[in-house]
Amino acid sequence: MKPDNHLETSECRAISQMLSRVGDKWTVMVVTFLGNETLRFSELRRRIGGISQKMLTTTLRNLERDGFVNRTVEPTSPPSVSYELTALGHELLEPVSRLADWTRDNSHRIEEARSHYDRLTSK
Amino acid sequence: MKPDNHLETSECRAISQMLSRVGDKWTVMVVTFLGNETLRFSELRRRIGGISQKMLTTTLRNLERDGFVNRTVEPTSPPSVSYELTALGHELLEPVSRLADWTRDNSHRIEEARSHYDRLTSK
DNA sequence: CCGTATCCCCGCAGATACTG
DNA sequence: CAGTATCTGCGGGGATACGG
Repeated sequence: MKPDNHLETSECRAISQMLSRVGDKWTVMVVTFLGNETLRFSELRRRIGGISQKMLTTTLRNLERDGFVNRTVEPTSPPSVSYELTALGHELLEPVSRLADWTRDNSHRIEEARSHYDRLTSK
Repeated sequence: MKPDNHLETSECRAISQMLSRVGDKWTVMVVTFLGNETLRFSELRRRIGGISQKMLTTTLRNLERDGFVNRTVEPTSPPSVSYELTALGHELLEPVSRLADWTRDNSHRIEEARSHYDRLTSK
C-alpha cells in the first residue's frame, strides 16, 4: 500500500466483501481444481474430497453467478454437467495467488507471533 | 496463477484461512486506518464509525496475536492505549492492496455477471 | 448423475450493562 | 478511557433424504 493514502471506507468494505467472498470454505479449492481443466461435478467432488454435495453446488452456483465459472449441461441420460473457469475466473487467480505466495512465505512469522502471544497470555 | 500447476490441497486451506482471516468484517478497515499513523482505541473507533467496542477489541486482539499490530499502554489515569502496524502488518498490505486494485478494476464485470445471472434465473 | 429440501449445530457479531 | 461479561439473532455449513 502506498504510504501516503489509505483506502476509502467504502472501498474497504468492497475489499472485505471480496476477501470473504473468495475466502469462504471451498471457493479457493474449487477454483484451483478448475484452474487447468474442465471437470464434471462428480469428478470435481471426488478430487476435492470432504465436500458435501450441497456445498459444492452452492459454491459453484455462486462462482457462476459472479462470472468466474461456466456451467455446461450435456442433456444426456443421466445428465453430464461440466464446469470451467471463465477469463474473469483466471484473472482473479492472479492477485489471489500473490496473496497465496505471501501466506506461504510468511506463515512461520505469524505462527511465531501467535505462540509468543499465547505464551504471554496463558499464564 | 501459472498454467501448469495448481495449489496443493493443504495450501488451499491455508489461503482460504488467510482470506477469511483478513476478510472478516472489520480487519481491513482497522489495518487501513492504522496504515499511516498510530491511533488510540477511541480515536480509532471514532474514525471507523459503526463498530462496537467489543468488535474493535476483538479485531485488535486478533491482529496483535498474529503479529500485525503493536499495542502500547501508557499507565496514566485514565489509561491511554495506542495501536500501530508492525512491519509484518505493513507487508501484508501489499498483496491485499493488489487484490483491492483488482476488485476496483473488475467490480463492474462481476456486477454485470450477477445481474445477467439473476435476470435468467428469476423468471 | 446432478441437484434440491429440510433439519440442525455452531460461531460471528451486535446490544447492553458493568469494572479498573 | 479501555476494556470484559452476558444474552441474543443470524447465517454458514454439514447430514440426510428425496426428485428429475
